[in-house]
Amino acid sequence: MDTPVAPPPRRVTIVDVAHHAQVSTTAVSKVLRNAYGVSPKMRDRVRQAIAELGYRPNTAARGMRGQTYTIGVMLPNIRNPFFAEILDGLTDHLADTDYQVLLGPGCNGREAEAKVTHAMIDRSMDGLILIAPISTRAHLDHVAATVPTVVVGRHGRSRAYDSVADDDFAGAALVVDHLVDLGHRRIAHIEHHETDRDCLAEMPNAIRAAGYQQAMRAQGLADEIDIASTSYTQEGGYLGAQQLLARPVRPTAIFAGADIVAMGALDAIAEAGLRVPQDISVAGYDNTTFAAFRPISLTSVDQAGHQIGANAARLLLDRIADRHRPAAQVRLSPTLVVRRTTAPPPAL
Amino acid sequence: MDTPVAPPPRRVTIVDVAHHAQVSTTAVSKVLRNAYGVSPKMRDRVRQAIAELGYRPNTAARGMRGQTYTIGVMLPNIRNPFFAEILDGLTDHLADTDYQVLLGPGCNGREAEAKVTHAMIDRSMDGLILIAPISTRAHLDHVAATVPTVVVGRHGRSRAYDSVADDDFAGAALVVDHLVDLGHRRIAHIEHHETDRDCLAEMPNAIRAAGYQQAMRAQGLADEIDIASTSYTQEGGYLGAQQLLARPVRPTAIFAGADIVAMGALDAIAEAGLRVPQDISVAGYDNTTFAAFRPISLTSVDQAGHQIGANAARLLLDRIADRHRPAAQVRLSPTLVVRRTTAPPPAL
DNA sequence: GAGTGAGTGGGCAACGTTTTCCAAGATGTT
DNA sequence: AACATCTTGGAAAACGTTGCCCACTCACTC
Repeated sequence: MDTPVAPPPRRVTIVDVAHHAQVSTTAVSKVLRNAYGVSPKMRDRVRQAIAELGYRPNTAARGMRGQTYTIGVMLPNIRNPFFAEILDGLTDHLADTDYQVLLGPGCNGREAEAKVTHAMIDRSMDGLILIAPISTRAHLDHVAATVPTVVVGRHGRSRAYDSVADDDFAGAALVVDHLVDLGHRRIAHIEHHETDRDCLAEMPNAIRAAGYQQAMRAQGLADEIDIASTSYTQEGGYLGAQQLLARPVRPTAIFAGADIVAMGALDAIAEAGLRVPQDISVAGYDNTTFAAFRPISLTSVDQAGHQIGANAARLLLDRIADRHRPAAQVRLSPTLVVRRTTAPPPAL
Repeated sequence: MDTPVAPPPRRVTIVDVAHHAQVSTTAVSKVLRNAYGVSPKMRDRVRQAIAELGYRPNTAARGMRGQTYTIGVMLPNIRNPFFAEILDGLTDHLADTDYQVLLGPGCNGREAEAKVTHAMIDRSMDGLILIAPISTRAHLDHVAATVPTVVVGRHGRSRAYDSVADDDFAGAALVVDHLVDLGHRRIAHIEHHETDRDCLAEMPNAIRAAGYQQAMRAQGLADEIDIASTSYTQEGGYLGAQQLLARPVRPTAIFAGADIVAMGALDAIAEAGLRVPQDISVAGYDNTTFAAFRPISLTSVDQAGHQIGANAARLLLDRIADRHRPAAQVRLSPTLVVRRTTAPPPAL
């Protein structure tokens, strides 16, 4: 009995195209890359042969000599819709180029990040975009020394890679100022506990916490600073809010360092029998998709993800074109989106 | 002045390893691939040389002859957390293999899907997993003829590729039966309007709608069948619910074909001044992460995404090992997760 | 002691591109 | 008319692996 599937047909190569167009493979290669030294007549002939045969260049073979026209993107967590925004900005900006974007699967932890970045380097990718990595600076510098790299969402400066990030310091101030305007004084914060001193000053979570403290001081509320140190997860928000609600004098507002944290906080608040926003206000950070859903309607800080992505793509293409230009840092301004989880504090 | 970055060091190749271990490149290659014909002594020596030099095989070069140890995954929409579940199942199952997963960026539309699948084939990937593709059968068969392929979330049978899907027909019945048990009779459905007759019978949305109708008939409610035909988006849910609420006799429950549709429906219901679930019940499909958030607490159908992913990975590895084995179809059973958006209908 | 066969290791030709170099013709410049 | 320069096209050598094939060494068997 015959096999059910047809044998895979041999793929059309540059040699077939050259033969069909009666030119050399060099000529075909030049046309493919828009290289110098090819007449319009020849270009047309080659283009036609390519179309007639349905030729597509083999990327693996290309990678052995030149470029692979592939850009690798590493995401820490595919579930966070904010990263999808960045991705859209990226792909929109790269849409009319020859580059193809490929994503590493969400990775949690340094080991996983190293595995993914190495895999991308092994595959001769032309450039890497690392989104909110938690790797050490040493690893980032090493990667950037090997392949053009843009780091998104870390605040450190490097000479080896470009970086794009939101001004998390200002974002935290937006929240604090908004709550103070509403009349709040006891404003608490739930932060992601940074275990690693190596990147303590670079991570967005640390900057947000610092921005919160600075904004509180600027408002003359230094004595009211109150931080629950957990993690940027729903669980972390739940536990953090529980801690804060157990204070002798309860905060009237909670600034969660991320939207997902706010979700956990809402759980704890509901369990404590309190209402949002009548009894306590809650604000998040990231303006994720679900923050806008009507039953949630979470006040949050919007990070212009689309612009972040577009900037990252632009910087990467720049750097691929010139590996030796000095590194650039782009900082974008977040905006506050006020919804229905923040309101004036309850009357005393 | 010197350039700020160090020149990228030449990458260690198999030749360097062979030289360092004083063996041939063939020997190194054999060790790398666990091929036959290498003594333990030699294996150790090569392994040590690899470790000492920090050698990593160049995937592009590998791709020219053998495998690339890369599996491409195509996602229609990175924002849908359900796909993240599938991905977790996939990566967990592939974690201890040599394969690396790379994702195509979310693509909407056939053109984008074709672009991504071609890009993956161009890159000599060893296998493809296509999640909920909307491409034509012809395209899927073509892809599958070129490279081992598993299709997730389409109900058609093919001899060219394996497929994994949930039993959407049964899932729809779970919702209908649950609502009938609560006492509902006027149960409406919001479906994704299928424009393409080519894959009419294969798409999950069509199966869900058919399952809804069949379940209604089985409950003796054939006369109550009421479908709003929009799309699987928040906007679609909003418009669909508006249509349904404008009926002379309003439905007492709405079964949305997807959680995101339910979000839009909740908007329209709130605007109409109705309460959920007191005035009207709402159920979704997919059990996405946000369905579990307390302010939402959406009754939904859970699709065992993790298992879907694991099965897809297993089938793909099988098929890579033997391209000529007959195609397999896996169907998994969904379960209903009851939360707080469904309740008995208001008394007459 | 010749023949057999398994176990090891290596030589070398692919694989499909890019890129360097060179040749030949066309054009311009003195 | 001699020479320099530009344009166009091709030959051939990489790039880093894999896999086919062959050679050699042992031990074992008749």
